[in-house]
Amino acid sequence: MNRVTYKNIQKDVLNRINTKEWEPGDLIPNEEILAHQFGCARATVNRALRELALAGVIDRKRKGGTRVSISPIRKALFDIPIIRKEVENNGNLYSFTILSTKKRILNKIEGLAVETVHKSNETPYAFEQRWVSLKIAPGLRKLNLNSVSINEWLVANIPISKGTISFCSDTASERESSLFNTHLDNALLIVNRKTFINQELVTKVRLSYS
Amino acid sequence: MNRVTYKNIQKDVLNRINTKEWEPGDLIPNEEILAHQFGCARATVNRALRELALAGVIDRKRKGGTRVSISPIRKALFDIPIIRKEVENNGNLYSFTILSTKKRILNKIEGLAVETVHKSNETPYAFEQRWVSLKIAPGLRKLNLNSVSINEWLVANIPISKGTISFCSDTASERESSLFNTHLDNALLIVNRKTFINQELVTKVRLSYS
DNA sequence: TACCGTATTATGTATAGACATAATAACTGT
DNA sequence: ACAGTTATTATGTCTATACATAATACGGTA
Repeated sequence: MNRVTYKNIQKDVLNRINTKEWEPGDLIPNEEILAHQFGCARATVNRALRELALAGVIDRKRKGGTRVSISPIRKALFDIPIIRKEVENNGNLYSFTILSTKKRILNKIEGLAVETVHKSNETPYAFEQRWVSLKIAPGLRKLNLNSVSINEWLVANIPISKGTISFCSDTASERESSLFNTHLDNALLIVNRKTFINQELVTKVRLSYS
Repeated sequence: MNRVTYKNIQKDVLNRINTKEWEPGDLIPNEEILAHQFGCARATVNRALRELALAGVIDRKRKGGTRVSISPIRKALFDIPIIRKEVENNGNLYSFTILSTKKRILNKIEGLAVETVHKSNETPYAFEQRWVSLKIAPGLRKLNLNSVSINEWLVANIPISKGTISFCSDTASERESSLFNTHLDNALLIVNRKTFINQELVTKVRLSYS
């Protein structure tokens, strides 16, 4: 009935962190010791702590042990929207045009820099400037970029990743104002997104919406 | 050396989905059968599939089995920014004022509706309208809201969750323009965020930045 | 037919033990 | 004192087994 579960262990650990029994940077007891304290198997402690590490609450290193994260940041899983679906959900016809594609080195890694205009009923909807690593996504080399958009390819082939996201609103550049056919000082919504797999940058996108 | 690992199983499963061997909606073999096919223990298959389910690639149900997700959406873990840190990172002094706090029922769940103005060097930086579930976050009842902002409390106490996010830019309402001391037609950046724990809404926020 | 309890099934979790691996510490000979 | 090797340590993963639990299918009875 009142068995020790990995969820209970997580609660207990979070509680100790919240009550400052374990402060940011502190080394916490190793799995074996905790398993003994909780009266359960090491595998149970391992699962509890592994998930907390994924959540960014603690940092773990082999031989180095487990420490409370210095800057506990809450993380959340977000769906990455596919522009085609956004457009189609509004009952409009989606299409896109690739303006340019060229190889570009970023942080010493070979990648593809692609500029795309996404359209809703033939009128420009969003302007995308993207860099994708060819190292992590080698399948892209063979891909016919004219048939599937890069984001859709990534969505279908890379299931989960870590990322950063930021957004701001800014006025249109000359290029953007001519693309969207608006005034130079028109406000655009700009989204910057980077996604990583194992600390390595997979893709970096700048999206602007008129 | 060439042992079967849970990561290899994930790759294999993703591959079968990508090659349409298993299409969206399809039921895939159960863990026992897969374990036998891969020549490994069921626990290994379980870990591989459990993580893929978290990534949204497959849906799992007890007795119902495992199916390929109907709408494969890529998910990514994002850090939820703390406004105080944003301000402090820019070398400014952070402060906030709570404009109002009242209980409000949302979807039959009791919660707290709080309106806050975040300030950078005493000038309004962001306007936050938030609802937090008191069911999921009962510790909030006792919290002295004047000392810690709600988001920071959540970050410290709720480690990981699922969410949706959307952003748009819009012109300031009368209220907002008086808060930010700008013109009525000034463009604001608006962020809408909902976060869930086990399908249940924890918090819903609307943030506007001038 | 409608309802209710029971059997079945696939996933979910826990355990004890084993070996793998990364990171560090301790030791070695030069 | 230094570089290179080896030992140690904590986490990472896998196995075989057991039992828990949610969802469904299958009954029988009214």
